[in-house]
Amino acid sequence: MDELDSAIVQALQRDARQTNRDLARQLGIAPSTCLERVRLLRARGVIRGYHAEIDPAALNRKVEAFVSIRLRPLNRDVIDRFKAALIELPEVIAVYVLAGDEDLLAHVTARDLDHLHAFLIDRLSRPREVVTFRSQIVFQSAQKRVRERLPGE
Amino acid sequence: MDELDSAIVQALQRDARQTNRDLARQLGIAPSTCLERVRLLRARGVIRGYHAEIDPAALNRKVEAFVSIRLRPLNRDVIDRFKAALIELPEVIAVYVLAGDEDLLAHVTARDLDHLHAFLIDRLSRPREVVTFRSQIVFQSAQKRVRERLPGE
DNA sequence: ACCTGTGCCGAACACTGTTCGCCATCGTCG
DNA sequence: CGACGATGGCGAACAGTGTTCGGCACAGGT
Repeated sequence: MDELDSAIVQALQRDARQTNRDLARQLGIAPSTCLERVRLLRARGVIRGYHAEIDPAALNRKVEAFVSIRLRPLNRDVIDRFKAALIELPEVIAVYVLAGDEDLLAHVTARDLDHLHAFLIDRLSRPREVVTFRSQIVFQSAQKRVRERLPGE
Repeated sequence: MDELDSAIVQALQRDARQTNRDLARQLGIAPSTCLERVRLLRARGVIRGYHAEIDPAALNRKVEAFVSIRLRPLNRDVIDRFKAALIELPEVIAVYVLAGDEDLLAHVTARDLDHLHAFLIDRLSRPREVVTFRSQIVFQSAQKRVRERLPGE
């Protein structure tokens, strides 16, 4: 994982569909070299995949929220089961198991407020393991597409 | 945005680097047709870009956390400025402006716990606008790479 | 000085992206 | 009801691309 690898990783985070030749040109190396590097990065698991980023509105998702959930009893089985069940729901785009007063955090997108409300009532009010949940609507957001490498030592 | 477009969008979320011909074959249409569809989806802004997914460990990020922040005075200027400042920091991968008791939610990744601690103290304890912040370490996470289209009406 | 391994390069070839003209389909309007 | 324009899909063709492979330079070890 030298400087060249980092540069490749950064470039592919910005645009995963650029041609191997463009990538090579931009880094000042031969296409064959570049290809081999990229293949190794994939094989090593550094590059996990390539994904298209889609406008949420085009997927009919205009409302975004974070839902903090408190589970009881808090054992491994309940956590794993509930996490797996949540991530399967179409409205849920991410689930985090946390340290702190709340146990789970679900990142949710819904069609509108009514849909979000229905989701909360149907999916979180019913299960007995959920003792409390708290929803925070997202007004604005800013995401980073390309993450640099943090200085190691 | 018909069924075919949805299928294209889904396939490209799964793997953004598959060849246009494979994509076309998989959908049962001609490569030229497929290409035109994809171009229109990009032009319409449905497809926003293609990004490589990178293993956080390879970027030296072993600790992940959500930090809830309370700002005062809570006016547009303070929010915009602070949000913009946060997203510029290398440790911050996303910032959300929320409705609820907390105003901002920052998604953070750090090298280790010490690094996270330093980040919190240096970046959040100092500014006067921050009246409170609360950190929640992430133990586990599950993300969805491909989001389906929610039924519209 | 001599290996040996590693990583990069450039040529070669099959395959791909991309363009373009043609055709079928469908809705519109005379 | 028929003519017609618009729309969208198709397949052939060509430039450009991914991918392989043999060779080469350089470094470290013996």
